[in-house]
Amino acid sequence: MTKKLLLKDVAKLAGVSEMTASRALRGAPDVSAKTKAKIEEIARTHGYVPNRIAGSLSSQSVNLVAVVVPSLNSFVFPEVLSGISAVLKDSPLKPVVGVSGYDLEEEESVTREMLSWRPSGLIVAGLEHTEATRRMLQQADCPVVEVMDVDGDPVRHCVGISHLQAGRDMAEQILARGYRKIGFIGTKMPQDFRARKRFDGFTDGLAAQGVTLGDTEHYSGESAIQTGRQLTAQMLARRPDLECIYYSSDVMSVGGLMHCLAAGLSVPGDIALAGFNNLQILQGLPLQLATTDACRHEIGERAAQIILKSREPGGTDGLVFNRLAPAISLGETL
Amino acid sequence: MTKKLLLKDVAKLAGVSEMTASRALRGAPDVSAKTKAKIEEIARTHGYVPNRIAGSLSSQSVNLVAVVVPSLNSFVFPEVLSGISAVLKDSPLKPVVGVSGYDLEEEESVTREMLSWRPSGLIVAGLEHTEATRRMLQQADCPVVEVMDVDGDPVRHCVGISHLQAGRDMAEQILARGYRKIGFIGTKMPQDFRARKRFDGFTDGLAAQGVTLGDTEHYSGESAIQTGRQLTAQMLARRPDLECIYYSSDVMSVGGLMHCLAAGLSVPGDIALAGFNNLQILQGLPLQLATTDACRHEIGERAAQIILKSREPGGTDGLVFNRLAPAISLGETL
DNA sequence: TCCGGTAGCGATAACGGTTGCGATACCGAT
DNA sequence: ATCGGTATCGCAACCGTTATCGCTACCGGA
Repeated sequence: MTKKLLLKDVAKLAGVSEMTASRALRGAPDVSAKTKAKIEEIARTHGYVPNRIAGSLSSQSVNLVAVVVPSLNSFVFPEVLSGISAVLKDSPLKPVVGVSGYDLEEEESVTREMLSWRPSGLIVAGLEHTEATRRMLQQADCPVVEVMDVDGDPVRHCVGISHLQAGRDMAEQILARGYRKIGFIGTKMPQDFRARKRFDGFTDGLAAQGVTLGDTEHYSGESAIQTGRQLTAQMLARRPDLECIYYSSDVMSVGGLMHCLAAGLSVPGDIALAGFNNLQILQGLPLQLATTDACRHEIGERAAQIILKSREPGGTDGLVFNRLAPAISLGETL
Repeated sequence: MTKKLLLKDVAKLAGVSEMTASRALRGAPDVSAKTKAKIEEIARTHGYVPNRIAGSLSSQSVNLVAVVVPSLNSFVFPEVLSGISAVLKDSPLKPVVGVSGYDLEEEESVTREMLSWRPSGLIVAGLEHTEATRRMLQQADCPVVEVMDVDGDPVRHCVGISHLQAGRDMAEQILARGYRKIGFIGTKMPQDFRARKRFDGFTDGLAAQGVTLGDTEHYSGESAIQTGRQLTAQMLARRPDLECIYYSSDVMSVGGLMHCLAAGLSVPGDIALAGFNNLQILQGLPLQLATTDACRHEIGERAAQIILKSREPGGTDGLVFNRLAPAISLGETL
């Protein structure tokens, strides 16, 4: 850990000015191939790492895209991220993630933190924010995309699916298959607005055909297979007559399936199951669980594309509102 | 999106100097409560977001901890992250993640990118790096912690478990239970050094008692339940006489279990299964799968603590080398 | 030979804050 | 009234890099 190496040191060693060194290392024009090679050689052997703080301050540009998501454990946001990364792959932009923990206050502070780095773009999950957050999103001098959800009032750009509709559609499918005694298991609502919307859409869809939920269970904390299994067991103990359970997440419906396996219940003969997200963990299970694809990867891709496009010279046109169509896959459990 | 608001604007509006405004907003001393309140009020109503680029350049301090991990999809690193976050929670430091995609070249560039922001600390997964990366880690003027693994030659601090030992231990447990015809299913080795070490330790442990692997299967790409299921099916078709399969990840062993369920095989009667990581998805399955806990959360915590400690005035003492003891849980599948 | 054009390079001034100190105001004690 | 001390605030320098513009060679064409 020698004393820190600055651009001026590299320049001195190469016998050129700071400017030339700077240009050479950035691949900017106006440097002869020979000097460039020499400077690069020196920088490499001495282990020079440019100070991007200074660079960004000077150039007034930060090649980062801030991404604010509620959680990284939930299996769902990493896939949105991978969509973002894929699109940003061959651009100078890099994603930086912040985690809000399904907490709007925390989201506000994370967003403020992110924006204080003056990123080239901001992608944030959800349409529900504190007033202060909304103000920040409005005033941010970079493109802002709210993702995942379209049921609400986006501040700027928006890419997502309608969770209300997803809930309604699933209700329709379930009713169409003749189930009438239906249960719901989902997260404590204030935490997860999109789960809440699916729930509302679902009860709506049932109500449209005169059906009401037979039983409902809310849990707090992250979704887990274990939780799904336990709550399913409890619900079926309470209401052995239920014919179908809709879960707010695939993670939970997998737990439900596990309970049925363990309890020797036939699916969907004794009890039908449906979840949401179309997570990868559904692949390889004994039964293909019914679910709705949440278009996670595509949402990430589109959001990143919006950011990229708005950096192009002519790309400053209107706001994007992108409502994707989630596909239900019935699997073998309905 | 009005024209950008600078500190000087806030100061002007409050009728004070830039300096006073800066101090007020940072909570620094030497500002009267009244002026501070006024400045904060103005900043809030006008939606001022400080420019941390400028602030960091000036103060020569960046309250970020860079974390470089191979992947976020693999279920394992998010938990390391949560350990890090938990410890950093009530400190000014914030974690920033970079993803290397199990690729040392990519890791090098991500690390360079991270270090170019002059973070307060760097946490990187694994002990294997390119020469250039090692040089960067050595020269970085911030604490550096290599995590997950202790089998190798750390550049600076190190917190992890011995994957060699984990493999050996599992071999012992399996042999102790009388299994002799043993298969292994794991990732393509060059990608994942720790999986490789577990494999080596495992074969070592078998060899110590004169046993050699009955069959081996390597896959590329991310681990998935589906993959585990398919490869298990293939392996058991090839070698119906196998008594036990060791997987390089729980995700894969879950797939194995799913195959057995579907094929009507009794576990561990017909075939015993063991994985690695002690992932949360093991909870709630029909059977408790055998596994080794990788201490992911604790590794994250300890790494973060090292970073924190080295920021304290007197905390500049020696290098930390922290070898955690992973616990095997036999579950019901051995 | 002279001139205009261009490639290659360097000096200087930002970029938007913060550190370090000096300045001012205000207080009670003498 | 004077003084020392403290609380509050401002000025100027600086953080490390890049944008801007100017300067010098050097080249080919007239």
